[in-house]
Amino acid sequence: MTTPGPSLRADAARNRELLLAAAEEVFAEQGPDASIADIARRAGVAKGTVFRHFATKEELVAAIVGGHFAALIAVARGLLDSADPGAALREFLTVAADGLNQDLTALQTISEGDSRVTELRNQLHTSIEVLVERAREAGAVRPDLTGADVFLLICAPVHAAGFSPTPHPDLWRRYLGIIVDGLSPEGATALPHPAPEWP
Amino acid sequence: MTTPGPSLRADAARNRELLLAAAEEVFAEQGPDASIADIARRAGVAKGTVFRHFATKEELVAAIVGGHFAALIAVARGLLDSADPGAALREFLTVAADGLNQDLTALQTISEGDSRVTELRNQLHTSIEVLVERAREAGAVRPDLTGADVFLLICAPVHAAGFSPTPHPDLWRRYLGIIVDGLSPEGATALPHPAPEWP
Amino acid sequence: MTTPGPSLRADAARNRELLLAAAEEVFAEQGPDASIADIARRAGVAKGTVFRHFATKEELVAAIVGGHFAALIAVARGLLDSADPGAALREFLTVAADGLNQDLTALQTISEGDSRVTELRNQLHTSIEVLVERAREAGAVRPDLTGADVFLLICAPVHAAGFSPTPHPDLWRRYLGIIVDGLSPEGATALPHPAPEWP
Amino acid sequence: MTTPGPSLRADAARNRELLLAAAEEVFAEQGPDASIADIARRAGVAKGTVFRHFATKEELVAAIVGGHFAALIAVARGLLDSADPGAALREFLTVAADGLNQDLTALQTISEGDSRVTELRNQLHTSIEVLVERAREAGAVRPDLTGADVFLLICAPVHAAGFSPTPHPDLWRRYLGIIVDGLSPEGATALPHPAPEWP
DNA sequence: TATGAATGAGCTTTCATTCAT
DNA sequence: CATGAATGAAAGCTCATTCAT
Repeated sequence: MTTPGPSLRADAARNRELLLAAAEEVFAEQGPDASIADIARRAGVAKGTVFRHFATKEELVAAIVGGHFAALIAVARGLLDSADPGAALREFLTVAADGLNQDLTALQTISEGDSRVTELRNQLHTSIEVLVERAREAGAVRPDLTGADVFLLICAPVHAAGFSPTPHPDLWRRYLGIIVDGLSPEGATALPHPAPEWP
Repeated sequence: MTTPGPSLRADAARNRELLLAAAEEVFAEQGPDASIADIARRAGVAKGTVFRHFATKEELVAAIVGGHFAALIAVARGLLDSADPGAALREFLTVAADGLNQDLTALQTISEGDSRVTELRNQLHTSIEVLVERAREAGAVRPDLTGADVFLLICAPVHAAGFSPTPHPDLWRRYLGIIVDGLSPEGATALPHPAPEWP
Repeated sequence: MTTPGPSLRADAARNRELLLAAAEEVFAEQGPDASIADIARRAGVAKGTVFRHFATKEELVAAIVGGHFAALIAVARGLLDSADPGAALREFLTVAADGLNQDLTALQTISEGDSRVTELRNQLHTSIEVLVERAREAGAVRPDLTGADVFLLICAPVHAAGFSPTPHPDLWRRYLGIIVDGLSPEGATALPHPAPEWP
Repeated sequence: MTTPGPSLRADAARNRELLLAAAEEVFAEQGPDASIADIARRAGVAKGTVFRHFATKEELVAAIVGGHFAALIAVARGLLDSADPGAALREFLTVAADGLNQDLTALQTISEGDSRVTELRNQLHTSIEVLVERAREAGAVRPDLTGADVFLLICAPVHAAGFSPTPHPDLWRRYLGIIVDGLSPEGATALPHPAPEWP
């Protein structure tokens, strides 16, 4: 009563974080069909507790995807004033892939209907667009590159590395290197398809 | 048993193809969790018939993935004697992506344990390795590129295009273009991670 | 092939009847919240079999309620040409209550949204209306009685008897007797509320 | 414990009443499966508080049913000395139905095992028995009518009215009118089943 | 004492798989 | 051989109840 105790709330908040972390791990290991039971077990809580924090499985997935998007937005914004726009874009793609696990793509599909996720996705796209614009103006990337392209390519390195029969946690850096080279204006060939429009 | 005529066999073979085609379609539309019931319905047969041809769902998935691998092996082998090894590699990646639907990656994960799929995967890797070697020797691709790299990058364009909020069936060509540019020796930067070893 | 085998269908049809009977029993004993598992156990089938026959619990309930309504419609129609319209109405109420178990009322609420049940309910109401009209014209019932009244009173005797601390399967006949006396034109007092309109 | 002041007790008592009122409302709206969470929300307290006042859901239901029984006992006793025993019985049934919402019957089933409810039910039965006896002696009701009959018929009007597809809060008065006419000695036919014995 | 987070048993429903016909 | 009815092991989710704060 006297002290507006954050203690209970703190416990709940801690469980929420535990759950998000556990869910991310389990989804990464088992794919988007991992069961809530497994996630609860990993987090060390009961099944019911998952649903106290996330009313549906979809909501849990949306929280994960939204969290990633929010983090990426912060990264992109932090790089807006960089002196070297080309390096900034490369840094963005590196940091983005570094915080990813392979599933984000599949999870994204699940949370497609979530309006909060859509909103964040659009914000992220906008932030990336600015980053790309700067790099384009500086001649650091191919002139036909758009923000949508970069958005769609974020997961590609992690995804490609994920198929390796001999997995290595940093292998994605190799494929990011190849893609980044492909973004360079030097030796860029005409692309056979226009960039996607953003809705 | 009594009448081992070829007619029955022909029927069975036709059903098998019907089922594979139906499964590919349904998996493409609904993802790897599409139900056997849906696949049977699409193929116009009863659920039991699916299991007569493929003892488990995993076996059905393995047949699909194996089919893709076999097709890609044929493509790669057909391009071995090409006069322009660089063009041959690009052609391979284009034909490969063209025959793909986004799910192959997810399906591949499911059929990871299947020995026949593993065998085909290794054969495909070997064929690609030759293709890459030729292109490397011709100076058509970056010198640090391996067959494993190309194998892992096959699905990347389709995968990236699949995230587009405004999907277009040929958008993958754009991202294949970027990746192909990234494979070029011109302006290639050192890659921060070694290529994966093949087991 | 040659004989359009009703054998398999016969088995399924038998299971359907077994399930309806079991459901009726279990609902009567435990109320409308009886679990599908209990119903399946009573019918001697697996849980999944219930859902093969009735896609949802609501559909199962609707089948039960609809079955009762259909039976009552048949009874009402069979009594339309009776020489003694007053006796016909009494007979209808008796036969109706005889085929009832206490739950119909609660089950009816569950299946309120089912269009087939609504259709049957309306047909039943119409049939009863005719029955009541004849009886009214013959001076066998109070002149202010409507078909809707009789419809709403069908379950009353069974419901009242169901509260008895010393239950007897035929006790409802006592309360049907009282209600039937209340429907008589002799000594009927003015009713304080108009009959409900049928939608 | 330390301060056994009346303030806390008053608060607790008020919460108890709030909860009973909220529960009655919610049960009336949603049926006997309404959740404790809904009831707590309606009462404006936390879920835990419900269980502080009523150890189980069954106990809460028993309190509601018991409350109704107690109120009816008071009504019956208040009518014992009426100059017109027939009018008194009619008045009892009217007041009883007026204080009812449709659920009492379902709730009663739930609280069947509660000894306090059983005790009150028996007291109510006794009070009604006296009321009926007086009316019978005065020739105001059919000679075969018992207190048990009247007890069992209390809910019938509300129950019948509850099925109406076009609900009206006073429709029960119509069916109480019909039943009251059925209790009249005038034109009473022999009942086909004896009255239930009270245990 | 009130709170509401946590629990876990239980519910409806789905689906790969089996098997009688 | 094909069929599709039956199976039963999960899955997602709800809710009465407990208990730390």
